[in-house]
Amino acid sequence: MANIRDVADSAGVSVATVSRTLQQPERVSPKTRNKVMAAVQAVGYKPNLMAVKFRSGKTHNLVVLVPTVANVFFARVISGMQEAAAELGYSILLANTLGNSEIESHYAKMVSTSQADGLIQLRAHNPFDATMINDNGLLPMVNACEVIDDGQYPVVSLDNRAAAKAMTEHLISLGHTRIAMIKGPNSSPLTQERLVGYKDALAQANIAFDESLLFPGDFSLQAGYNAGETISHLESRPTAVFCENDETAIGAMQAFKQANLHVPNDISVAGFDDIAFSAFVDPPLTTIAQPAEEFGRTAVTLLVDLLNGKIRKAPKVIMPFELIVRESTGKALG
Amino acid sequence: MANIRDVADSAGVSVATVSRTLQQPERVSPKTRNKVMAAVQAVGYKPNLMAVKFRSGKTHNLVVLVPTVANVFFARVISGMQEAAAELGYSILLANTLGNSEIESHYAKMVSTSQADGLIQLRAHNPFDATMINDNGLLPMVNACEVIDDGQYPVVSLDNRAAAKAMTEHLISLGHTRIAMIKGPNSSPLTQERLVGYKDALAQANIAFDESLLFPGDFSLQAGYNAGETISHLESRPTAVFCENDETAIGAMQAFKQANLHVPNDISVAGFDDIAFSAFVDPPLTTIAQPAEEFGRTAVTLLVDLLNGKIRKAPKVIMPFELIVRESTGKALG
DNA sequence: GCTTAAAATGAAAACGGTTACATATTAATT
DNA sequence: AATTAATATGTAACCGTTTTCATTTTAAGC
Repeated sequence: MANIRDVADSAGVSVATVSRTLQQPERVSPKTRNKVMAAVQAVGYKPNLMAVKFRSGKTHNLVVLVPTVANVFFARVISGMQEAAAELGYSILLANTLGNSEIESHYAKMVSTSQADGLIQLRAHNPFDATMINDNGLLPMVNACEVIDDGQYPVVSLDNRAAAKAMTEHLISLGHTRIAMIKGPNSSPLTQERLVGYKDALAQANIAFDESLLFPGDFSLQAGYNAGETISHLESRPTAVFCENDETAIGAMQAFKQANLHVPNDISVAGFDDIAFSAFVDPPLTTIAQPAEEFGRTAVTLLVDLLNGKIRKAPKVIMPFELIVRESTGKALG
Repeated sequence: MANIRDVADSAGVSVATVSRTLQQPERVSPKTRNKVMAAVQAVGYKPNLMAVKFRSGKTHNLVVLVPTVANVFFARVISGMQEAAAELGYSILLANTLGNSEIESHYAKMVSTSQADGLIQLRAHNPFDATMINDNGLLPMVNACEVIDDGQYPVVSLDNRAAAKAMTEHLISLGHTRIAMIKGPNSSPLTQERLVGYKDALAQANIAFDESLLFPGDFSLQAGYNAGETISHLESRPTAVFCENDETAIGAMQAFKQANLHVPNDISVAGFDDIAFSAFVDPPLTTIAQPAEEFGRTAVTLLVDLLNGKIRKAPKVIMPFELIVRESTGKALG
């Protein structure tokens, strides 16, 4: 494999000149520039990027911790990241962590061991531990989607409270008063925030909050199905169900159908995320759309700014949401 | 940041001894080993892995080219890869290529520029070009899922022909004779193979192949919906539709429902892949299950073997499939 | 044409490890 | 105890770049 010295010899210049030609062409005369470029071609030179990264101390790699790439919403976020990263000259190192702190820790180490410049975490959990602390303070991280908002790191999130409130208001406006909620994991701040928004809307409409209408879940199809089954067999059934994500909603709808309940006539169902499937299930799902790709783009941009020292105080970016009304929600009957 | 020399000084030994203690502890006496370990703790030493990788020439990174992480099937494959890679001490660099040759090329360069040891391609396309050829022959790659079988690279694939034949036989056994097919992109070898399997089954049952029953698609929900709509309005409608993946099938089912066709009474629908959603749509989808995670694990294992020179001739691994009969397919009526 | 500033280039020292080779120490053999 | 082999450690070269600093060349000003 030809190295920079071979190029230098072939071009009859020093290695420094070759390096400059490649990195900052304007600092070298046009004449030698041509000579060097020709030599690069001639010997088939390709810089050893491992050496470059080692020497320059910049890897231009960003680690992204994703709870699960199988989640369609995250998949969209990742697409946005990859786009932005490509534009900015960075590569994305994707880690499918399954929400496992050990796996997160493993990949987080890439930052403290100079294999990556920074990290984006999509879960509300700080993946760095005491052994990974940098001598000059915090390791570069951006927290997106599901965030811990302690002011230490830049954050890009949704106003989950407002979004949940908007959805609940939509259901109330259709005449529903007994509105169940299928939650995400309790450990997730998202779940807490959305619950608050749900309560906000109820309070505003003078509807008493009923704890027995809360059902556990974990954002999966199966959990939605299970909760849906439970709800189907309730003696006094709610007339609407607000699910914390679309997978849950789709699982629940399936359970309702199998119990011979019609959506939305017997029971309205609402989701959250607006994944691609949601428009193609029967009936199409009412949900909250999040700008997933934009989440990813913003997170990457923030992280790169952070790496370049362009950020003083950790910013909080709140992304907009949109209520998408389809056919899974309807007037409360009876 | 403390480096290996700081540790050596602190422990009162040479850098070579420190390096050995960390890499091959058995080659160093227990006494100095303890001294060194203590010093590592004391100065908070973390090896600069970029330097390690540069010097040793082994990055322990594997690039994976995925057409789209949003595809649920690929998401499962990736999970399997990550598992196997972790066990073998490798990291996965995931690239969401959108089937774009330029993006593929960008990431493929990581192999020729010593940023990654090898590559796994999930699409039937060689991402390496002339500029990336290694002086000692082929760059290390494994081709999985959708493969080009030219014998150059190890391959892990499904017997798509047999699987498509099995599904078609299932439909024929239910009495269907007019079986439509919603295809994937024509550029995909998968599509070709599955079409052959479909024809195999028809021929075996003495059913004439009817080109007008072939509909274009691209593995997306929308394409399935569009084809489904077209089929709904056909004057002589087929009684069954075999879709080349589950997304397509789910999209098509939605179109049928909107056209007031009952699945499976009016029309049977079959998919391919067995993604999670397929068990939760209405009706649950008959499909072909592929061992997705196993695909990933096998691909990684093969690539690592290849890197370690344990492979002489490029092997072809054929993974097993399973016909999953659910409720979207039923007896042909009328 | 001479002086001076600016631009282009080169020599060599990093960067932080690994590793071949030389040397010192310890253990084994007689 | 002397000789030899095995084990442990140290010295220094090396990997392929970037980058500082010194030097040379070119351009500018008078």
